[in-house]
Amino acid sequence: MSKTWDNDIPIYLQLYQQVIRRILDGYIAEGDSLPSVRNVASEYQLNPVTISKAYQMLQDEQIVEKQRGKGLFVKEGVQMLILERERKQFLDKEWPAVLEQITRLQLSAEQLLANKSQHESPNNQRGEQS
Amino acid sequence: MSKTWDNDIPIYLQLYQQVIRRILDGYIAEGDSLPSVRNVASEYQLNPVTISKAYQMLQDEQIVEKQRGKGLFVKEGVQMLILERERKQFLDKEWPAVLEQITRLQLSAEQLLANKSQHESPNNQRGEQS
DNA sequence: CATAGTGTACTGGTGAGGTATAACACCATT
DNA sequence: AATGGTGTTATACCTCACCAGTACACTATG
Repeated sequence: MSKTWDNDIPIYLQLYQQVIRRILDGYIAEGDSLPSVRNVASEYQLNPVTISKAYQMLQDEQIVEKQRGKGLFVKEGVQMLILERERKQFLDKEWPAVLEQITRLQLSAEQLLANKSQHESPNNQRGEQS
Repeated sequence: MSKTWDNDIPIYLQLYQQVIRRILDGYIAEGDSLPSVRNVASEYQLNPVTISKAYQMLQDEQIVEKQRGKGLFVKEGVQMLILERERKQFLDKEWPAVLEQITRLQLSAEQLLANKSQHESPNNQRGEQS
């Protein structure tokens, strides 16, 4: 998917964000394992250490836990925690900046919502009931 | 006035963006001169070259032109050009990403845009004082 | 000419990000 | 025990963006 990288952002950060997004969107469920460092490395032509750096962040944040010799697994109850955290981050930091830019550019709400193309992502990819 | 810098973005880019914003907001009018590299450098405790790098971008983009020995001057008709350019950039790149994040976080764009009452910025702030 | 004001070219240091390689500790499977 | 799968650590190295310090070319004004 993200075969192409944004040169302005470190790869290990993009990997981290990608996992976060996939958990939020339900593509990776709680209890699932993450693809192994070496798999990702060979798939994207990267150094294993780069992936490990991203995975280390996920462990530091208690999103994922290591089972020795088996791999990394998404912890239970994490999807909601991430959702709350990302919401706070977004509302406190990103949205105010966006709003400032919107008023600076004199854009209207109608204009912005007009062609709101729907990439409705599946928040429950596994038919389980929330 | 000590300005605080975002450590994640190069200073010269922040300077560049600041000039852009000030032109858009009307704090710098067309025909005005930019503060000299050394002035900005001493005000913000930076190296003149850093400011020069930002100013170089503005010249490359035809926003500003150099008059030898005098300084840099904002070109005529530039405010509207920048407005159009920034609008296009925002609508094509930034807003779709924001929208995607909003739906991912299960927030309502309509609701977010509804309470955008408090951030009106002055779009023509020339030096009229009483 | 002298002086002070413009912007900027050159050189070099520092540190982040990424690569390359190897080795380690642990577990599962055979 | 042997093998091969996890993630991790350590070391060294490379590249490049960022930025500082100096020096230069130019112009305006005495």
